[in-house]
Amino acid sequence: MTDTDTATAPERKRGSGVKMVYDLLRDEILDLVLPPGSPIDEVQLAERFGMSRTPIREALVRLSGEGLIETLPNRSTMVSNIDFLNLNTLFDALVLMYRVTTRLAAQYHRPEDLVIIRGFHEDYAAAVQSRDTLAMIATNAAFHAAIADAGRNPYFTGLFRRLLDEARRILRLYYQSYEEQFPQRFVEEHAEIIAAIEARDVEAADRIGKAHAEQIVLQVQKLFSRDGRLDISL
Amino acid sequence: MTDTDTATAPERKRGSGVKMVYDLLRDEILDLVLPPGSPIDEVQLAERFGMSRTPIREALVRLSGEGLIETLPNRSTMVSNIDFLNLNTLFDALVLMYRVTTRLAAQYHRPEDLVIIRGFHEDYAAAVQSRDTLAMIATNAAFHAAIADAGRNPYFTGLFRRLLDEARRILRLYYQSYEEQFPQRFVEEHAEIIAAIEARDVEAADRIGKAHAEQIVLQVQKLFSRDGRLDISL
DNA sequence: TGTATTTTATTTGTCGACAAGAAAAATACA
DNA sequence: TGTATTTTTCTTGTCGACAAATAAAATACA
Repeated sequence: MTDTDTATAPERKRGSGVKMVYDLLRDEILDLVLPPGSPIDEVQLAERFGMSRTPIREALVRLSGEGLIETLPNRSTMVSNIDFLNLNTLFDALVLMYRVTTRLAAQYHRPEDLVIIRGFHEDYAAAVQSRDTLAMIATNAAFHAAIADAGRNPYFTGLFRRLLDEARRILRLYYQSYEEQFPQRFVEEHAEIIAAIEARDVEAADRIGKAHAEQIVLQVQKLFSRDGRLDISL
Repeated sequence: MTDTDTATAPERKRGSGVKMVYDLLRDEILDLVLPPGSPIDEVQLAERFGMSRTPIREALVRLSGEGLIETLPNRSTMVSNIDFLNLNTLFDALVLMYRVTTRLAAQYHRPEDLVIIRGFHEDYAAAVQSRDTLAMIATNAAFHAAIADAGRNPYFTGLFRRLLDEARRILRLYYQSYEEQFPQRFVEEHAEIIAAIEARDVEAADRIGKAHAEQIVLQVQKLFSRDGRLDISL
C-alpha cells in the first residue's frame, strides 16, 4: 500500500467512491490479485482510498451479494473460496447458458450487436496473439457477455455474467499452468459462433455454443483431475 | 405508521436489524403491499424500525442488488416497476429453470429432500383449500424452490429464486382478477412432479416440469402479452 | 507444565450529525 | 401574465466516533 493514494484524492464526486471501490475490488478478486481467502479489512481500504468506511462498506455489501466475498458476522470478511468440489455445477450452468444465450442471440440480435461482438472477438484474438493471459480471460468473458446481451434476456445475461466471473478465476489458474496451445482454437470457434448468429441459424448456434463450452470445460476438468489439487491458496 | 413500533424495541441483537428490514421489505414488495413505484424513504424506515439509517441503507443496497428497488442517485429510491413489455423474457427463463431444476432434482435428490418438498406441497394444497391467495403464491414458490434445492446446483437455484420472486408479484396481480379455477389443477400437477422426482425419471420430470410451467405461463400470458417462445431440447 | 479465566486488542455494527445535489417553491423581472 | 433566477426544502451520501462481539494474549491456578 502506497502513501500517495490518499494524498492525491481530496476531492471526488459524491457517489463515485462506491463504484470505484467496487470495480477495483471486483477486478482484483477475479484476476486473483486478491486470492481466495484473502482478508478484507475495511479500515485498511478506507485509508487506501482516502474515504470513510461507509462507502467501503456499501461496496462490500454489493460484492457480498454477488458471492465474491464472504462475511463472518462481527468478525471478518474475506474473498470467497473457489468451490472445487462442486465445479461440475458451475460447468453445468455455464454450458447451458452458453447454449441459451448463443441461441437467443441468433434469434434476436440486431446489426449493431454484431459490431460490438466482432470488436471483442478482435480484442480476444489480439490478446491471444500477444499472449496476454489476463486480457485473454477478460476479453473472452466480454465476448460471450456481448453475445448474451444480443439475446436480450436480462435474466439469462445476469446469471451468465456471474458464471463468467467465477470462470474467470478458474481460467486464471488454468492459464497459469498451460499458456500455450488452446487459445488459437478458441478464436476459430468464436468466428464460427459469430457466423451462426449472423446467419440466424438457431440450431447451429446452439450446437456450436454447446461444443465450445464443453471444449473449455473438458480441458479445465482434465487439468484439475490430473493434478487433483484442492487447495492452492494460502 | 404506528408509534408502538419504535417504543417496544430498545434492545435488539447486533446485526439482526438489517436482516429484519430486508426480509420485511422484500415480502412487502413481493406481495404488492408496496406496489411498484412506491417511494422508499430511509428516514421514515429508520423511525419505523427504531434504528439509525445505516442498517436501513444496507438492507436497501441488498434489495437493490436483487433488482427489487431502484435508486436515482442523490434523489430517491422506489420499488422497481414490473416490466410488462418484456414479460416473455421472464417466462422463457422461468420455463427453462422449471425444467432444469426439476430434472436435476430427479437426478440428485436425497430422501430427506422429498420430506421437505412434500411439506410445501401440503402447505400449498391447504392454501388452495382455504382460498388464501397470498399463501398460495408464497407456498407455490417455496415448493419449487425446494425442488431446486434438491437438484443441488446453487447457480440454478439462485436464478430460479429470483425468477420466482418476480413471478410472485405478477401472480399477485393475476389472482386479484381470477381467484377460482386453476389452483386445484396445479395441486395435481405438483403431485405428478413429486412422483417423477421420486421415481428418478429424469425425462418425465423434465416433461412434466415444462408442461406445468407452460400451463401457468399461458394463463398469465392470456392476460398480458404473448409471442416468440423459447423451446429447446436438452 | 497444562488448563481455565481474565484482560486486552482488533474489527465490525450502529449512531448522530453534517454537507452535497436535486427538485420544488418563491421571487424577480419582462 | 409568463419566464428566468434565486432561495428553500428535502433526501441522500459521507464522515468521525463509539459500542458490541469476538479472537488473541496474558494471567491465575492446579
